[in-house]
Amino acid sequence: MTKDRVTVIDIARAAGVSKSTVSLVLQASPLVNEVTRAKVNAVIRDLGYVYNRGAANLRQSNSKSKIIGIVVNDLTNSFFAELAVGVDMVVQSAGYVQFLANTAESVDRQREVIASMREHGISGLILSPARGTDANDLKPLVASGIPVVNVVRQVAGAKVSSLVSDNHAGMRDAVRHLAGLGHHRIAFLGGFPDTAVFNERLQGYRDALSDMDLALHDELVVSSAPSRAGGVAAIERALMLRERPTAAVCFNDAVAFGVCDGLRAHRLDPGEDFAVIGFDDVIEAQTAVPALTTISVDPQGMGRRAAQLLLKQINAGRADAEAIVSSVRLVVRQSCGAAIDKRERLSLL
Amino acid sequence: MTKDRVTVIDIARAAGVSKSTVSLVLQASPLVNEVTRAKVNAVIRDLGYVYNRGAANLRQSNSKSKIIGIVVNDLTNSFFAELAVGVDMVVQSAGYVQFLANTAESVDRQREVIASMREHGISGLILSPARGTDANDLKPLVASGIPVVNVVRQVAGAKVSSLVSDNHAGMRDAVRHLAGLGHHRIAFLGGFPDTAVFNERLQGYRDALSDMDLALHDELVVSSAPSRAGGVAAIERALMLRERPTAAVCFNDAVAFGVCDGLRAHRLDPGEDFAVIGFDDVIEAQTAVPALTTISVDPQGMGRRAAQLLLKQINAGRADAEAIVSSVRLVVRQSCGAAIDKRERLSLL
DNA sequence: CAAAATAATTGGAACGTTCCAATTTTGTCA
DNA sequence: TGACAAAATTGGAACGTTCCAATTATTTTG
Repeated sequence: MTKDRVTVIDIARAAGVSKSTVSLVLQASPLVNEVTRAKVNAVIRDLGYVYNRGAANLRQSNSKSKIIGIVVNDLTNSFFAELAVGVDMVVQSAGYVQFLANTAESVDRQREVIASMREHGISGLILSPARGTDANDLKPLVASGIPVVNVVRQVAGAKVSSLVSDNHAGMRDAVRHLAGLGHHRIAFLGGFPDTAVFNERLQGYRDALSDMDLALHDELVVSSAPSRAGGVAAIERALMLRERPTAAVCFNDAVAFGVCDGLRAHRLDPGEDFAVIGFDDVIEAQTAVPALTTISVDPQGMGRRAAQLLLKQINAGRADAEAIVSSVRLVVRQSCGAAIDKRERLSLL
Repeated sequence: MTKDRVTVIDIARAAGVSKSTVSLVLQASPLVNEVTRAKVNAVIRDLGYVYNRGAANLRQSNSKSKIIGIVVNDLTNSFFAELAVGVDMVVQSAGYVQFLANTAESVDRQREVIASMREHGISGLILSPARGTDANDLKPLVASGIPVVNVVRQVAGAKVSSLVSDNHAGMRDAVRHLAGLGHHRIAFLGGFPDTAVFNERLQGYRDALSDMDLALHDELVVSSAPSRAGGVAAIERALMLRERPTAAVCFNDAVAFGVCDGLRAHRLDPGEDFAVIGFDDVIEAQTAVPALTTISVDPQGMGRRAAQLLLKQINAGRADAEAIVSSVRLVVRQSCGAAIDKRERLSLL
């Protein structure tokens, strides 16, 4: 149908100028005369020219490619979908386009996709590392000067920037809140124990218990897959204890929703008979019934900040690693049974 | 730190062969002797060479770029996140990498990102078009011979392949099922009326009502945003009718969850006091309480099939448009109150 | 063992752009 | 108007790869 692709030479010929001039107008250089610019632009439109970034990138010093990569460990988790949306927003309006890949927690897949992205000349990478990612996996990337921003999870020993949420403080606040409501037996439900995130959150849980002079019972810590199904399983186990907990902090919101499901299956009303607190504040948390009390990390905002950090490093040319821990706040809704607070407060008016 | 990037010439020099030979081994050509191949591969590893696809693509006839684009209208909707995961799977194992962009229903953004992807030389595009997308928006793409597969939504008049689910049949089956359970006043809740998907589903609803000799009441059709919040709003409105519905089919699962939330807020038990059916069968549908009866479209499978179709067209070189409507099935769970069926069936044993 | 056939390797042109240095055009001023 | 400065334009080399035709090395065969 259409002939060969139209190049800068074609439009030079058609506009009666040299290819250099065309190149200049493509880069909006101030060197070119207004009337020539207009003429060239007109021809560009007429011929339906499309810029070949590959060719341009070949000539230009490497990595002004206007491509960044984002690889996440579980895109089916809406936390990461939100994160990707946040990244997409800032990246898009900076004229970049993003490669997105899902590793499903496989380091092999992760290695492959990162290699592939590198071949395509990404100028930066946002990475939520798969479980078991080693600092060596990132070595070649940073050696070649490509900025990397780790999100959500750190990689020990990797000299790259990171943006994680304050897991310790978040969980501490959650537990303190429950203790303040009078709960003594508070469970910690869900998550895989071999991850840094899990351990940070667990430490927050422990520290809060000791702050509040509550005993730490190991059987109240029940790990599971960090998913809705995992939440069901975890509360299941917790309810089988001789001495049941009366409240739970959960590894994340997905687990918390599962916990609510499991409670209902036992004819317990989450928020009334049992207090539940999540972590993440995914979008459904506010509309669910009961609305989920949770630690808000604003995944979309986190994506935006990660992207901004990455773009900054790309533009700076030099990427000195900075570790940002993003502060986090407790959002009290119905699922922790503290709605009474609100009623009381209202009655004071 | 590192010097300039290592090229095919560097490794040719180091291996004592010509760049042509190196190129040959890169493409795993059978023309090259085993021992040379081994030597070259060793050097490649040693020097940490990374293939420059941009350069390769420049020389090769256009669009063996190993990049495909996927642009969706709402990535925060887990349906699309799942879809993207499905695409990612097949695309990844075919050695491709995907650009992913979210348009948030903006045709302007959509135009921009598609243009940008084109500049980067995608060899194919999977598109869930933003509302209001015109066939002209896709014209330049198909004119330049880039295969496009529309998913979820069609674009009238565009000569591109499409893969949509059987909206009409799905909704018809849902309504028939409810009618079969004895419901007479069945509402249709959620969705924007100016979309093709909405109208197909609505038509299925209407046809089923007339099949089952039920009256069609306009006030039982309540549109809203196709989201959880929209579902809350829609059931809210439906419950204010003098003559309330006793069951509802929902535009999608997000709406259905919202409807359940809204019902509970009115102290109605979804699945007991009111039957609810969704559409999509997102991953949470089976674990929610009550488990959601819904029309299963298997978004991940849809993503996989879309990707396969696209890859087929890319490889074929020629992309003759084919329109696939993906069949769909009713998955009966608790939310429609038909769990009794199961009990009855069991008691027959 | 020479000739022919086959296997393996190679140099150079090409892909579409940018950049540099050089050139041409236009404008200014004494 | 001539000299000079400033503005605008330009040709060609370079980026890292692939492809083609041509060359060289190795085998086979009569």
